[in-house]
Amino acid sequence: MQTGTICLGILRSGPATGYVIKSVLEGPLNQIYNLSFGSIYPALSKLTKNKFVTVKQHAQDKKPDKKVYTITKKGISYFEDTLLEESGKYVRSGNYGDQVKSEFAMLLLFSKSLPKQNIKLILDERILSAQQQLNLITYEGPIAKDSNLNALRNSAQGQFTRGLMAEVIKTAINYIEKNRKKLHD
Amino acid sequence: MQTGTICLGILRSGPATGYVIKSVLEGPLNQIYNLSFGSIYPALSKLTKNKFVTVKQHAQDKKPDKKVYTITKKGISYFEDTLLEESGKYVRSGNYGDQVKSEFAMLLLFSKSLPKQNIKLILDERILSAQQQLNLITYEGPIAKDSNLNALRNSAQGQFTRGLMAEVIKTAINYIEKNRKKLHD
DNA sequence: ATGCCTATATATCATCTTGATATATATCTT
DNA sequence: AAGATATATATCAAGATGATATATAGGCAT
Repeated sequence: MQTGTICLGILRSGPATGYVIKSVLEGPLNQIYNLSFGSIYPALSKLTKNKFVTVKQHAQDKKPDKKVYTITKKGISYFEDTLLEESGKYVRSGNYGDQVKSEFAMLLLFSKSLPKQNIKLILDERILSAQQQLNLITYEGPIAKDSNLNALRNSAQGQFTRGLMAEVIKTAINYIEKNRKKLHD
Repeated sequence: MQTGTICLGILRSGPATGYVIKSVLEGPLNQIYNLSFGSIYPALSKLTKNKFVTVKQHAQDKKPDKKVYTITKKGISYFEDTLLEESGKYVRSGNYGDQVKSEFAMLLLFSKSLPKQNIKLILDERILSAQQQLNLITYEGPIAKDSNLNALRNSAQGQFTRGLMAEVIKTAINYIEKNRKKLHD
């Protein structure tokens, strides 16, 4: 899925800055889809050029302008057409899968040569980190500052997706706790 | 983790071609770490230049030479030092997390505007695909052709990692089956 | 109070990665 | 006999990452 499509999908729930889009991806959508600023900002510029979004610059004394993006009717049409088209690809082929790079899993896979004490620390740290991710995903307070993107998170779709991720993370924590002795005892 | 480090970690279990390294990532390590040929081949060239691996070219009539890479002592030292160093980073900071881009999850998150019939097909297809991934991960037969990389897969570390992934996938399938009606009924 | 960290906010860029394409043959499958 | 799949490497445009730079406000610790 193109970065622009992801941005449009998030903007459909309300105007936002690039910074807030990143916050949504790092908060309630944690472990679902990562994007860096180096992808988000150019994508928003391109969407603006193509009139899929409009920009309102809020001048801030001596700080860089805050750029609030709003999706246009043209943007909504484009987003819905693209999504429908791509959902067809998902159904028909096996190519459009998820991309995963788990450095944690590779570290464990290669951990034969690591001191047992290191492995213990890594697993402890991982469980803590997973519990923090769980908090981010299940957090129900406001997203960022003055953001109306709560709608996306609280929709049936948002709850389904976040619930799925939460279950997956809980399973991973339980598995690690139950089986960790095989790696360092 | 650098692509070269991943390759060294896999080569530590036995000599392999770039093609076989990719096969391991797509088979027993499915959904753990994705890499394209465009990353693997340049990484192997760089490892060769740095003498972390040696190459034996098997001339094949009219086909491109098969290049079998073997890790050197220098490569093993470098790999173990790097892993130890990076494991420290994992323990001390929260930066070195896993990278995930789940187009499936984003599609569901944005699926409000999709026809219910499409959503049903997507979920059916996803469950099938997840079951195939489970087969790849839990498969116990030989990897690729004449490969001795079974050792990596069958080690305690390989079994732990694959078991973790298998549990996670099973949880996802169960969750989708239990909750899918919320998305298309 | 002074320093330090975190949050808000955008921009840039070298380096790496992807996904597609090209090439070539053998071996299954229909 | 045709077509798909597996084996095997290489290349490259387009896009993504991760680090860095810039700027200020607010909290909190010494």
